[in-house]
Amino acid sequence: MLTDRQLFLLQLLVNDYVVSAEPVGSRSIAKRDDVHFSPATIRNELADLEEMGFLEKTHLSSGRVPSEKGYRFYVDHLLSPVLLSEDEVGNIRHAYRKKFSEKEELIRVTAQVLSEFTNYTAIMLGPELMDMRLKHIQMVKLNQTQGVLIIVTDTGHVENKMVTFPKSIRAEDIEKIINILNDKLENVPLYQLQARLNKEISNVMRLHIRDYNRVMNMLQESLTMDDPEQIFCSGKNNILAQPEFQDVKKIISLLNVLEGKEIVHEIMSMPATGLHIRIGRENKLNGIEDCSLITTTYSMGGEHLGTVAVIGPKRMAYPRVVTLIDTVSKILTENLTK
Amino acid sequence: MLTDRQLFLLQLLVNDYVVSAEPVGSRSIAKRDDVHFSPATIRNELADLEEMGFLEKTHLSSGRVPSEKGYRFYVDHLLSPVLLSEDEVGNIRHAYRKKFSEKEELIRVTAQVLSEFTNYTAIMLGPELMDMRLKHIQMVKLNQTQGVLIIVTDTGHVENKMVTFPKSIRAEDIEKIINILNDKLENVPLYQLQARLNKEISNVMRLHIRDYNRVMNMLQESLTMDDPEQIFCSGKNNILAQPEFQDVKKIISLLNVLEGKEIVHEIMSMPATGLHIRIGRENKLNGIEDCSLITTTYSMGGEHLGTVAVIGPKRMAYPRVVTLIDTVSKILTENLTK
DNA sequence: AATTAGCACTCGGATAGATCGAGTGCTAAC
DNA sequence: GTTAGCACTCGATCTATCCGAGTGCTAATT
Repeated sequence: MLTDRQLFLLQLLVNDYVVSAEPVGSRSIAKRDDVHFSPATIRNELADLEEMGFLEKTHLSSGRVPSEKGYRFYVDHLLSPVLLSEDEVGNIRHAYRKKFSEKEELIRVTAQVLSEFTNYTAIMLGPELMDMRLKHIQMVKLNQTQGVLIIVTDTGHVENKMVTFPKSIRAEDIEKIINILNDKLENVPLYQLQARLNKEISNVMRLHIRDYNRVMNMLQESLTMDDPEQIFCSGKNNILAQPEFQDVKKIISLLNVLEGKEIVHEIMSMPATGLHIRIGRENKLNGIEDCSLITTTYSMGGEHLGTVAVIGPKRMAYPRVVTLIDTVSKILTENLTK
Repeated sequence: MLTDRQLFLLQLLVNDYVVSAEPVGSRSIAKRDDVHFSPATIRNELADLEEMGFLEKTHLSSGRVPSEKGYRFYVDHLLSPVLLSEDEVGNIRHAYRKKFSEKEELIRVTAQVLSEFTNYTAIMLGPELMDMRLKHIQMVKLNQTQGVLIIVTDTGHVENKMVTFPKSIRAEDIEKIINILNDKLENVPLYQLQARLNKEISNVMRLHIRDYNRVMNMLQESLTMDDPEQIFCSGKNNILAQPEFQDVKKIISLLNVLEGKEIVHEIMSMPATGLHIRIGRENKLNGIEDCSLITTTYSMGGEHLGTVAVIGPKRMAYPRVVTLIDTVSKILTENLTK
C-alpha cells in the first residue's frame, strides 16, 4: 500500500542516510536531479511514511531517519544488489593469490578481505569441531613422560593435546594403543570418542596393555574436546570510525560484545542456509541494538562447513555488503572445494 | 641530589597521580596525615622538582604531573614492590587449576590472568617457531589427492599443512618419504628444513621414489615456515577505560597499534633477560608515546621460551604491575617446566 | 634560614543566554 | 494534487560570566 512515489522516496532517503549519517530533510531530497516535485510535496509524503512507521525524526523539527521497520522494508523490497567494479573483483581475487597450506589460514584471510572491503567487522565461524570425524590419531613422544597426541579429522583439521604418560609405559605399548585407537575409532565423530573409548575399547585395551587403568585415565582426559567453535574475527576497529559510535561508552560496550562468546551464539542462531539480515533489535543479543548482522554460509565439497557474518551499524551499506558477503563466501567455498 | 623530603614528595605525588589521574596540587598533598608541612612549603619543593625536570604542569596554574624523567626516577629509585594479598594469589592460582592439554592454552590463559589482574593489556610472545627443532613428521591422507602434513617440534608444538599430492603417488611411497624425512631431519631446526631437504635428502629420495620431481616440489612447499611469531593478546579493551584515552581518535590509533605487528617488534627489542620498563617516548614505536611497556620472560626447563608484556598508560600502577608480571611469569615457567 | 600565612593572579570547566540555520507542519493559493 | 509562504521548533555554536583549584611571590613568623 505504498505508492510508487513513496517507495521511491523511501529508497532515496535510506540511500542518502546511509552515506551521510545525517537526518535527511525534504530540501536535500528535492535538490536531486531525478526528483521533480517540491520540498512541500516531499514533506507531505515523508509525513505519511512516518505515520506508517517507516521513518522517524530525531526531534520535532529534524529531518527523517529510517526506522527499523523502514530498514526492514528497504531490505526486503527495495534492495537492488550492487555490482562490484572489475577493479574490486580483481583486488579480492588478488588477496587469494597465494597458496594456503592451512584451512584456518584461508578462513582467516577471508575474514580480513571481508572486513577490509566492507569497512565493517567480519566474523567467521569455522566448522564445529564436534561434528568432525576422526581420521587418524597419532602419538609423538617428546621425552620420558611427555608426548603430544595428535588428532586429524576428516576435514583435515588437526587437534593436538599434551599428554603425560605413566613412567611404566613402554614404547611398544604406546604403539599398540595408537593402533587400537586408529583401528576402532576411524570415522567416529569427535563427540563420541570418549563414549566409544569406554564401551568398545576398554576391553581390547585390558587384554593388551599393562597398567591399564592409568592409560585409560590418560586417554580419557586427552579425548575431552573443549573448544567448541573456531572463531575468526577481523576489523573490530572498523566500526569505531562510524559516526554513530563516537561515544566512548558505546565503543567499550560494543567492543566487549565483539570479544565475547555471545556474539557467536547470536550468529549461530541465524538460519543455517542462504543469506540473512537482522536489523537492530531483531538481534536478540544486548549490546548490538544499533547494529545489523548479515550472515551466509560456506561449505566444502557440498558439505556445510561454517558461517560468514558481517556486523556493522544499522545504517549499513546493505547492497554493497550483501554483494560482498555473497561473493566472498562463494570464493571461499570454491577454494575449499578445489 | 634530591633531599629526602623531595624524594618523599615525588613518591607521594606519583602515587597520588597514578590513582587519581588528576594533576596533584600542594593542598591535597598537605592534607595527608603523614605530611607535616604547609602547602606553601610543598609548593616551593614542587617548584624545585619541576625545575629539575621531574614534574610538569598542564597549564600555568595547574597542579603537577610527573614528567617522563619523573617516572623514570620513580621507577628506578622509589619503586617499592607491593605484596599481593592472599586472596589475590589464591585467585591467580585458581585460574591455573585446570589441566592444560596444549601449551598454547596455558600461555593464552596467562595473558588473560595478567590483563585481568592488572587491568591493562597483556601481550605474550610464544617461542619463535624457527628456533624449534623437528621431533617428528607425519602425513595423514585424507583422500585421493589431499593430505595433512604434521610437524611436531621438540617443544611439543604442532604445525600442520594441507598438501595436495600427485595422483601417481602410492601409499607406500608416502610412507617411504615420511620415513626418510624422520630419519634424516630429526632435531634439525625448522629454519633449516628446506635447505636440508635440498642437500641431503634429494639424493636418497631420487633413488627410492617415483615421480621424484613432483614430490620434491610438494615437500618444498610444505616445509616453508611462515608465521614467525605466536602472539597472545588479552585485555585490549582495558586501556579504553583509562581516563587518558577518552578521546576516540586516540582510542582508534592505539587499538590499531595493538592489532599491528610493530608492537611485537617493539617488545622483541626489549632486553631478553630480566624485567624491563619502557616509559612513554622511551618506546621507539609511534602510537604508544603515552604508554608504558613492562616486559619479562618465561622459560621451560631452563630454556628461554618467550616474553610476557604488559602495556598500559604511562600513569601506570608500576609497583603492582611489576609484582604481578613477575609472579605470573614465574607461575607460567613453573607450569611449563613441570 | 626555613617555614608559613596572605594575596593577587591564572586558567579550565561549568553555566546561561543569544543567535543561527536546517528542518517541520499548516494554510492558502495555484 | 501541488506548491509557496510563514510561523515555529530545536540542536548546535558562540559568547560572557563565574567559580574553584591551583600557582608564585612577598612579608611575617618561628
